Amino acid sequence: MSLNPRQIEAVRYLDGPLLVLAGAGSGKTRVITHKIAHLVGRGCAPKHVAAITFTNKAAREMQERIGAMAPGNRAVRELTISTFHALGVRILRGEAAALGLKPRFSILDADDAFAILAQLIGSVDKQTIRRAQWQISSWKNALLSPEEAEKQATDEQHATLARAYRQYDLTLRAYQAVDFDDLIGLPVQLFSEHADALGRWRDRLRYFLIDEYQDTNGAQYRLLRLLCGEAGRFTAVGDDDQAIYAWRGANVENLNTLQTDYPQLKVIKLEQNYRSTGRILQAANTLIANNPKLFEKRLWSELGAGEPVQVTAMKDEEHEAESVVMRIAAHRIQHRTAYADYAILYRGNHQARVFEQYLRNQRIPYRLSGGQSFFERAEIKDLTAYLRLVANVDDDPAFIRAVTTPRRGIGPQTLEALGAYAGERHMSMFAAVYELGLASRLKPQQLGPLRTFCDFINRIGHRAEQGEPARDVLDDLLSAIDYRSHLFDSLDTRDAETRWDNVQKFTAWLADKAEADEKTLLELTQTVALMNLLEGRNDESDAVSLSTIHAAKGLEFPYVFLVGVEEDILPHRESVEAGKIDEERRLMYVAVTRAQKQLFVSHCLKRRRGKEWQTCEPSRFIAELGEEAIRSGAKRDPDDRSDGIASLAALKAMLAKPGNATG
DNA sequence: AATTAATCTCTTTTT
DNA sequence: GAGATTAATT
Repeated sequence: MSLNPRQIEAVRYLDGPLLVLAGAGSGKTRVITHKIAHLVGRGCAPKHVAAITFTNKAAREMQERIGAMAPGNRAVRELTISTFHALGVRILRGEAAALGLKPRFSILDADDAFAILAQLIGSVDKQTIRRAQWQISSWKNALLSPEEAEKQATDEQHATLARAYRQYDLTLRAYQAVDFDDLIGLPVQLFSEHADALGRWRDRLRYFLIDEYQDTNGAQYRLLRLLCGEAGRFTAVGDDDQAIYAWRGANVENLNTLQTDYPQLKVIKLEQNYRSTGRILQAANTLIANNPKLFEKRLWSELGAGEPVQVTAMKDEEHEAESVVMRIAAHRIQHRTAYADYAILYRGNHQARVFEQYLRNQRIPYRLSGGQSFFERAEIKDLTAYLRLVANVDDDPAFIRAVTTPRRGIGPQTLEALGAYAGERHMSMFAAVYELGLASRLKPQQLGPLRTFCDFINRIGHRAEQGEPARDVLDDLLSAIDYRSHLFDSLDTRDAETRWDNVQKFTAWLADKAEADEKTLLELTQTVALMNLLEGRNDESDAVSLSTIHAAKGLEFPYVFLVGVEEDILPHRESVEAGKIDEERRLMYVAVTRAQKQLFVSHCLKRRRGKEWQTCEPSRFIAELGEEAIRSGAKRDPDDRSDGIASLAALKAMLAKPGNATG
């Protein structure tokens, strides 16, 4: 497919900073990939071009698309196509010394950070710790140091949190570890303080393309500004109407800031939509017109008017689920479509349950978005704890996890004594094990296993350093700790088997990756915390998608069922109370614009809340879709769930025919 | 009083 | 279906 004039303009414009306002489905990824090709074609070396995304998935997809554009071109590998965080890791790895960090620092995930804070605060109340964690993250996103946060504190509670922030950062530094926010914040700090480092990176990365620009937070924007320099060698692509991540620090204002900081900024709008039919876009436009606008934008399409948006009132959640599932089953047969052509979108994860139930009943295959990531599974975290420790023996959280899993006669008593000793001397637990003074605090039967363990880790580390193949080192590590037996001893057979399976998948993946990227195991360990293994999980199987609206951003489906569109859900009650209707409306907008051919909106009249039934109001957003684009099913008898099918009985009969509902 | 069983309530999520 | 809170049971 060729580019339209606006897209061509965006691709070719290189005279200065450029902001591309790319409406939903307007081909923004195409612009980015073509622009990369254009830059290289114009003589810019691939190693000087950087495309920045928010998720690994987006980075991978971009890589694939560029690879497809220039098959067999080795130079593609020299491009920097990575997430903000992965870029941060690369910068920090190279410049760690300037920040008093060793190059093999560890990256802590949210759980590690939570555990550290819990210990620091000494509280057991999860809510409190989560709030503290959230606050610290916001401070880091705003590039506020603990000292500055403490100075700005207006009340005692804030001051306490700021002190916790300081303690937390000190702890991280002691562990030679950073958290996710540091991956952005520390490079900013580095570049602000060390002009030479900044110069090196500016020389290295000379043009930036930023995807989903509306999702950047303060720190990310600062990092970009530093790297892009005064001249503004970048193309930022984004859509203010699709900003749905303010709650985790994203700042749509960054779109405005861009205009202030770069007065020479050129703005190009992409308004032709290649995804949806006219009525869907009309509904989306009408809806979003209710929001205050940063930039005026109106999507249009050449795909014809299409079917009206169908709005249906349902009796309750079960009816909604049954109706949606039935309609999908019937629609698929009538239109000879695939299950993968359908998506059910909802506001909150818990809403998926009823639909899962009915889909299973009907033996309809489905794919559930989200869920816990591969790396959050206990068995994977066990293994990465070992790897982290091997790469950085000062990583106390990794030490504690590894030394206690599998159990090897080292329990809380021993660890407490060890931790106290290490704390007094400002050293890591691992280092403390080899201190002579420790012997007086521990019994020989406590010290023995510790020494054995640390010797073991050192040996593995030595081998990994020598560049032994990752596969060999991993296999030996696993058999030495007898992890398989650990799983089978502590779990029932079925569970143990799947977990062992996961471990093997993980090691195989690591080994492959090490080989493909020509990296040692230790180098790989550096970035493992940022990756998710879903990379390889290109589910080819035909299945209905179940997804939160958030997780569906960037995706598209021929037929979309948007469910539970009620007040207190979408918009969510807490957002209404906080006066954050605009973001909820954008969320609705994102949901509507996922649909290519037809959109089905439904809301329940009643919902079970514990014992009693609660009546539900249809969402204000339904009315905001406008009259014209909608066909309402509300007039019908609410007991009739057939919705366009002659009767429920006929539908069931149709589905009962053999060979239709395959599982 | 402490432990277990029943009960209810769920923002959104990546790195 | 988890995780927290409350009721029930020992």
